[in-house]
Amino acid sequence: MSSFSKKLLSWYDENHRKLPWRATKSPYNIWLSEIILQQTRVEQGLPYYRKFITTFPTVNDLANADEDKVLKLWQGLGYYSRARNLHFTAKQIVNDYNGEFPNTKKNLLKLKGVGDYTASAIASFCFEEPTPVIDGNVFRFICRLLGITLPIDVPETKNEVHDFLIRHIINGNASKFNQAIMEFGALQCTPKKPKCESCVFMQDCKAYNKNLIEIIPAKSKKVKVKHRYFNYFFISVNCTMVIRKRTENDIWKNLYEFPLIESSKSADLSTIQKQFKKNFDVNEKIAISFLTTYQHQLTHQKIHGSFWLVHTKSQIEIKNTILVAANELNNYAFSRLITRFIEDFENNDLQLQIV
DNA sequence: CAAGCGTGGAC
DNA sequence: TGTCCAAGCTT
Repeated sequence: MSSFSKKLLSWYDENHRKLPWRATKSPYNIWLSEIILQQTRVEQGLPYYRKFITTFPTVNDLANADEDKVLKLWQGLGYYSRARNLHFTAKQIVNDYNGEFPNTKKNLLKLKGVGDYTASAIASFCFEEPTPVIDGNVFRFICRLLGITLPIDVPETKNEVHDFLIRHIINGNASKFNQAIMEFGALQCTPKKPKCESCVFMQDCKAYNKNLIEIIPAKSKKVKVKHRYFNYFFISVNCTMVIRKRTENDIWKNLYEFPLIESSKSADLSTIQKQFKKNFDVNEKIAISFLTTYQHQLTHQKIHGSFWLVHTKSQIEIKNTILVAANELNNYAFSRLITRFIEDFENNDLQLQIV
């Protein structure tokens, strides 16, 4: 074993967190945890992992559930394609794989939602396949250790990191090596204020010795935020509400929301009145009043959500919408933007208007 | 390959 | 308040 690997495992033995998916080698549990943890912090994903394992103890239970139920359980975690792919793959495992997960990285890669990182994670954690995991933590740690100043999203960087890991991964104990190297990035070699003064690799770390810690890992792309204006219509009659499912290939696909008109800029009441009649093909006269706004900051876009109250005594027919009892909204998965509105609405005595 | 996909915590 | 970004994947 190399001196790097020895130091790493010794650090891991003393410092690692006890996490539920580290107490199992079940491919189903590991797979579930890995999907949940994609681009997600442990503290944020942990309660979701517990919920899913409790609700769906086996891949069979997950496969037999409705997608709506899976999305509802996923609500609030973000990147909802993970939940859709999770459910799709569960059904595939049951139907095409006789309920058994593939046991090689090569075959794991065929599963929807399983990419290079996740395939390596499952193959090594469950089956000790000596294939390195390269996630954000590993990139950061190894790029700093080796002093790689190239952006992390160019192929050359990944190749260098991969070559290093291949030389050091421990045959027969790849699971621990991989867990350790990620945990080191997560706890010691953190994105901001890494704990260099107590680092066992201080002497070896090129970034530390050349004072490059702040600029490694480098990134080439900068995020440009697109602004969007969502006008939601809150339509309630006799304790029922009008909602619809977002089926288009866009943000929050397959989640529910109130009927929506998107505009290129913030819209005023008269514009909203006109657009409402036009878009929803409503003939009768409709009174609309402004309720509130919420802004929702995402990685690549900012949603300006305006909520409008539609005054009506009879039910309005809008295509592609469904009528839901107010006390059953909880059965549907909503985006964070909508849940925020519903929470505030219920807390503000405004529910009196839901006649 | 570049762009698109969420949310909440840290600073 | 705004910016960064975390156990990435798909198209």
